Amino acid sequence: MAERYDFNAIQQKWQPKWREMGLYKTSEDRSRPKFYCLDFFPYPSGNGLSVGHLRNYVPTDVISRMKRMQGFNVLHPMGWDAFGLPAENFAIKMGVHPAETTAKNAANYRRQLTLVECSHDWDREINSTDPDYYKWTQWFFLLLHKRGLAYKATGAQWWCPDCRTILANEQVEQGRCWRCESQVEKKDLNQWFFKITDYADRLIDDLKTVDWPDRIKKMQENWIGKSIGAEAIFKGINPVSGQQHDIPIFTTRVDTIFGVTFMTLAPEHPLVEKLTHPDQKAAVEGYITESRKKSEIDRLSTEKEKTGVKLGSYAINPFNGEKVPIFIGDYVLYGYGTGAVMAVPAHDERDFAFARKYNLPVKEVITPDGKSQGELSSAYTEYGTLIESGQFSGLTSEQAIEKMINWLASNKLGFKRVNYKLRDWLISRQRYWGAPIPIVHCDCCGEVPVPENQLPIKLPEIKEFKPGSDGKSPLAFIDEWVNTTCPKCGKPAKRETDTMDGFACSSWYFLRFVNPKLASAPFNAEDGKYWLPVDLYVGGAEHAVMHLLYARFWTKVMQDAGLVPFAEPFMKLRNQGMMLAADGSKMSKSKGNVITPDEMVEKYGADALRAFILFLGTFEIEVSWSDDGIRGMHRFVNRVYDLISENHGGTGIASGKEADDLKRVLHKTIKAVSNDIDNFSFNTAIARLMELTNAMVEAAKKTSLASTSFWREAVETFLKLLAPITPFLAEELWQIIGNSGSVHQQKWPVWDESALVESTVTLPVQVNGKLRDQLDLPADIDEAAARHAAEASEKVQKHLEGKQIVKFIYVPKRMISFVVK
RNA sequence: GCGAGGGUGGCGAAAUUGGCAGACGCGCCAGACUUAGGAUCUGGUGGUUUUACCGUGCGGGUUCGAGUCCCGCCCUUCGCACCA
Repeated sequence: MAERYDFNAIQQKWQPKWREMGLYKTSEDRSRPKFYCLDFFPYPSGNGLSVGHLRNYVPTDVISRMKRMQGFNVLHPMGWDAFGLPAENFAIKMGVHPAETTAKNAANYRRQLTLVECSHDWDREINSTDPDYYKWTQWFFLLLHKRGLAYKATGAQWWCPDCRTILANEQVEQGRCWRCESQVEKKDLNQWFFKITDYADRLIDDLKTVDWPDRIKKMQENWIGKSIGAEAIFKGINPVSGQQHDIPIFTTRVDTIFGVTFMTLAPEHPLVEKLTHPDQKAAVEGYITESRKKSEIDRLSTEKEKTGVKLGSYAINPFNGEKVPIFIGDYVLYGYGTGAVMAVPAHDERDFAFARKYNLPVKEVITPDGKSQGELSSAYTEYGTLIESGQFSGLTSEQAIEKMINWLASNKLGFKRVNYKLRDWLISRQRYWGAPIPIVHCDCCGEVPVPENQLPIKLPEIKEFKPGSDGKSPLAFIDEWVNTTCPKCGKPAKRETDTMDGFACSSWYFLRFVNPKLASAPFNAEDGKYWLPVDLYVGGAEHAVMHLLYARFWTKVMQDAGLVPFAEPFMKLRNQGMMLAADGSKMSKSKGNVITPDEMVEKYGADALRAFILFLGTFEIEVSWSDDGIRGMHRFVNRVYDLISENHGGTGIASGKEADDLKRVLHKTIKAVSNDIDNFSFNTAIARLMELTNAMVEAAKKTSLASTSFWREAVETFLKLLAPITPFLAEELWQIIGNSGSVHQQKWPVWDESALVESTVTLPVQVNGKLRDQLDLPADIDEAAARHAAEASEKVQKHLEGKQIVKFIYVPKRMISFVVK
C-alpha cells in the first residue's frame, strides 16, 4: 500500500542515528535526580517475544522516556535470567550446549526489543549464566552461609520426576511442578536451604513501606502465614509401660482447651510408634502406608473427608488433667506447627467433622452469651464467653487467651508461640545449567565454603547433561570436576554437585545493573547509593510469591551485612495484565495463535504497535489482541503525520476565542498526558492525544490558526508529548517542521494552569433531578445571576410554572438545580 | 471455604471521586473518491412507541442529584486452600 507515512524508511533512518548519538546511554551525571526503571528479569525462551510481552516493555519504556525528558537521570537496563531447564532439556535432546541456546535466544530477544525501540541501555546488558555474573551469585551464597542463613538438611522434599530435581514449596502449584506441570512426589534427600524464615516478620512488616498492588502484598502476607497462638504440652501415656511422653501442640485458640475431647497426630509424627497400643499396631501401620501412597493426588480431590485411626492410648490435658484418646489423621500436617493438634469438636469445623464420623464427644466451652446453646449442629468458631472452663469460666476469649498463656508459662506447660506457614527456601537443584554451589565436602573438615578468591566455580564443559535418576546432578558424574582439594586442609575432597535454584540469580540482579562489569565486587557502594533502590519495577503477577519474596529476603540480608542502606529493593511495583488472543484464549505456540512484534512492525510499524499496546485497555487488566484495533492506531499515526507535515505553523499572530480554545485544549492535554503516564493510565493518555489531534485537524480546516506562530508552539508541544509513545513519528516530524536536534532530548512540556481556565462554561440545569436545559454562562457567574439565567430559560420555566421552588442548588462550573413541589 | 479484584452500548473501554453516563477507539450505517476496496476521507451511531421516557449485574436505601456512598443478593476472574 502506498504510504504517506513510510514507517519503514523512517525507522531505518533514525535507528542508526540514535545509536550513534548514544541516546539511551545512562548518564554519569550525579547532579540530576535519578530514576531506576526496571523490567522483571526475563528468561529468554526459544519462542521469542510475542506482542503480549510488550505490555511489560512498552509501558516502562514510555515512562523512562518521559522521565528522561523531565530531567531525570534514568537507568533502564535489561539482562537475561538464562539459567534453567528448557535450555538444558534442549541440550539433552539435541546435544547443543545450553550456553549456545541461551546466547542465541538472548540475541533474539534483544533484536525484538530494539525492533520496537525500547530504550534500554544495552551497554549494561547482563546474563546470569556468564561466569562473571554467577561468580557473584556464588559470592552471595557464601555471604548467606557466613551469616548462618545457608544450611544443609535432610527431609522429604518435593521432587519433580520429569525435571528430575527438587523444587521449593513455592514452585509446586496444586501438586504439580510450576514449570512442566507433572505430578510431584516426596523424596528424602539432603538439600541446601536458605533460612528465609528468620526474616518472616520483617518480610511482613516492611510491606507497609512499599507502593505495591494490595493483591501482591496480601498474597505475600498469606504465604508467610503468620499466626499468633500458644504451644501447650499434653502428656501422652504409653498404653503398656505407662511411660509419659510430652506432646506439644500449637493452637491459636487456647481458650477452647477445656473442650478438648481427643487429640490427633500427623501420621509421620515420631511419637506415633511409642503411643500405639499393640492391638492397634496393624491398623495404624496400614493407615500410615495408605496416607503415604495417597500423597498429593487425593489432597486435590473434592472429597475432603477426615479420616484417622485410634492409637489406643491417651493424652492428658494440662489444664484439667482429663484423659482423651489419641488418633492419627492425615488432615494434620506434619510440617506445620508441631504436627499434633488438640481436637475441640465444638469449636473447630475439622474436629467437628472428625468427631461426628468417629462418634466422639462434643464439649461446648465457648458461647456467644455465656449460656450453653444445647446440642451443636455445627462448630461454633467465633470468639465468645467461656463456660465449663474452671477458673477461666466467664472470661471472654480474648481475656482467656492471655490468662491461659500466662498460666501455661508459669506452670512450665507451654508458652506464647508464633507460627508461620513459610518454610525455608530450598535452593538445591540436581541439574547442570545453574550456578554451582560453592562448597567443598572434606572428610576431615566437613562442609567447607570455597574461599572468595577461588570464585567463580565454573561449570565444566560437558557433553552429557542427563541427571541421574537417583537425585544426582549431572555434575556428579564429572570426576575431574568433582574431585578437588579441601581449601582448609589441602587433602582430597569433593565439590558440591548441586546447583542453585535460578531464583538465586534473580534475587540480586537489580544490583548488578549499577556496575555490570565491575570485577572487584557485585556493585560499587557509592554508585549503589545513588541508583538504588529500584524506583519502578514492572512485570507479571505470577511472581508474587517467588521472585519478589526471595529478592526482598536477600535485600534484607544485604542490609544486615551493611552492603545496602535500605530494606526494600523495589519501591513501586506494577503488574501488567495478560494479553490474550483475539478470541480470548491464551496465546500459545501449540494453538498457533501467537502474534509476534516482528509481523506487526512489518505491517504497521513500531510506532503504531507501541501505541496500540498501550491503548488496548487498562494496564493491569487482561486484554485481547485485535487486528482491527491496530489498524485504527495505524490510521491515527497517519493522521498525525498528515496534519503536522502539512501545517508547520507560520508567523501570524493567533488571537480570539478559537486561539484560546486551542490553547486550552493543548494545556489540558499536557496536564492529562503527564499525569496519565505517571499513573499507568496509558490508554487515556493516548485518548487525550487523539482529542488534541482532532481539535487541531478541525482548527486547521476551519480557522487560520495553522499559519500562526502559536500553531508552531502547539505542534512542538504535541510532538514532545508524542515522543515517548511514538518515538519515530515524533522525531521525523520534529525534523520535517525544521527543527534540528532530537525531540527526545527536549524538555518535557509543562502546563500553564491559567490557560486551563475557561471563560464560559455550559451548565446543565436540572429540575427535580432531571436535565431540562443547558446554558452557556460565564464561568465565574455568581449564584444569583446563575439562578436568574436559569429561570429565564423557556425550557426550564415550563417545569417551574405553578410550582413552588423549595430548594435551589448552584455548584459553580458544574450545574444548576431546582427542587420544586 | 478464605482473601483480593471485576460486572457500564454490538466490542475494548472513559467518567477531575456524589454533578450532562458512554470521552477515545473498534465495529456498523450513509456518503465521497475509485476499474476495484478488507485502502483513504467526510458525517452519523446507547435503547424506545422520540414535545418525552428508559438506561451502568439484581433488589432496597441515603440524597435536590448515585456508575460512584450504605444494606442485602447474583454472577465472574484470580490467588490460597485441611496452616490447628
